[in-house]
Amino acid sequence: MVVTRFAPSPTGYLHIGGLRTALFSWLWARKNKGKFLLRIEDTDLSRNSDEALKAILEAFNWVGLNYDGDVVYQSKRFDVYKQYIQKLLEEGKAYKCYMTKEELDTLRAEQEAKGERPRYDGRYRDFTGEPPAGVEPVIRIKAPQEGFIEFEDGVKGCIKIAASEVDDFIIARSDGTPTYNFVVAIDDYEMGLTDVIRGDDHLYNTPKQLVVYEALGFRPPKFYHVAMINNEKGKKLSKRDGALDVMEYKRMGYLPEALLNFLVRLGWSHGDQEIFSIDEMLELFDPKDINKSASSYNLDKLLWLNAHYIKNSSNEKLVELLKEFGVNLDGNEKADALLDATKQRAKTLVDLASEINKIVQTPSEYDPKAIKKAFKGEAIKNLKEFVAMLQEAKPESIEGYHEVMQKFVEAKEIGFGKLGQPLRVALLGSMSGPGLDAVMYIIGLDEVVKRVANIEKFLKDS
RNA sequence: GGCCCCUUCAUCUAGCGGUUAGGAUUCCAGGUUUUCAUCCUGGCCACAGGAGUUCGAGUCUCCUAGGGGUCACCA
Repeated sequence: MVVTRFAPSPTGYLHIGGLRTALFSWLWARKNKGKFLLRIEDTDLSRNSDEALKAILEAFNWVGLNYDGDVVYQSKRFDVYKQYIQKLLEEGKAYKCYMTKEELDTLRAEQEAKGERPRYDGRYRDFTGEPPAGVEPVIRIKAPQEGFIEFEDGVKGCIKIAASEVDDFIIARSDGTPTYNFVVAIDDYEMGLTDVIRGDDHLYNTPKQLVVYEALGFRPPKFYHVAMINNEKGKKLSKRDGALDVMEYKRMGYLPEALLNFLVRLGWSHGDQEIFSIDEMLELFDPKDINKSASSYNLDKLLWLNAHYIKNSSNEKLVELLKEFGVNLDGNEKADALLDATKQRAKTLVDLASEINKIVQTPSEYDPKAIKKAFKGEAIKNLKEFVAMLQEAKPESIEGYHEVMQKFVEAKEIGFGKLGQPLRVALLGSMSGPGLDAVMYIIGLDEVVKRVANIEKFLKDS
């Protein structure tokens, strides 16, 4: 049984780095019919926020990551941690340290002045004397003093860190609350974690957690440390270049499947394949294939994927999604034609909504360049004759409109552009857009007549 | 600074001792289209540098450089 987890601290929203490790963990658990657990690391009582958890769950819900069982809150497990601390104290594997914060600071300053690595000097490790008065002690765990702490990382391979790099770190603050590396080890054990997939900013926490595993006689899980995602310049991701709230991507018109597809390919691949459905990810994902090196966030590729998924979405689905973007096509009998004509050209749902509006709404202004280019010579006369022909024919399908256009240019012995350009400007206000046969079918004959009349008036007035 | 990790086109990546170093995004050109977009075809572009090992190295070893992470009574 594979058990994985996502364990954020509730200090902010979920960003794409977190979402990627969550995705990897989720995929690995689901692929193996195992469990994906959610734990909130809120041992620092001063920095908690309910909002953050809500934001994370909202994001999970949007992209479709589901977790098993109840959310575990570390802040509700202090009793458990206390018992373990007591146990370690009794067994002599942890000890009280009466050094004050101030003393620690001066020690560190001295060490740094000497060019040494700041490090607790172990002065209370074997202390048996009379403790100084008025000092609430912290509890420190006894870390090995010589040799190496080694573990096999599923991504990076064998990691070997000298014991001298790991000091007797604090497992309980002077107010009695337990600290991060201690509770993580306990929870990962008690929750039955088999595989811990997390960002490689945690790589250096692993030896500390292994010290806890060792002291408690727990068997550690398999660790996978995945490299960071950098921005497009290869620097640390910040809010301006992608470390946004995942929900911000929803607002920008991205589809969750596009975002997930984008993220799964950051640091992981399967041959030359670029497009992965969730089912394919589940079939193919394996954390052993995760890359060692950091990857840069590439907006163009996300956009390309998003366009791909929009193009391949059913119209029914798009109708639902578009509601969030101010376009309601419910009950619109031209909805299919409208979406067929526009979904090929949108990179985001925001684009799609504006493409639709551009067709549906009567143009209120015209691109001056387009006017100048399209309305030369016989253009307006042709347009009026064409409209007359339409009124005669009363087409009722895209093909019908197309036939009329065809007949018109043949009869007049002109190129398609001679009709298309002015007609396009009249109908859409600019030189670009979907096929005019589809546009005319969507807006209907009356609206075509109206828009042609509008531009005729506009030209006369100017 | 100490320690640890990383390094193939601009970007995401394939490669697991013998390849014209492949794919994708971007960009460019051509085709398709009434236009733009889509789509199709083609093109540009990479093994950080240096020593080894080897008949042969992007692939193994070492060094250098560059990048990142981490050094809390934060998580």
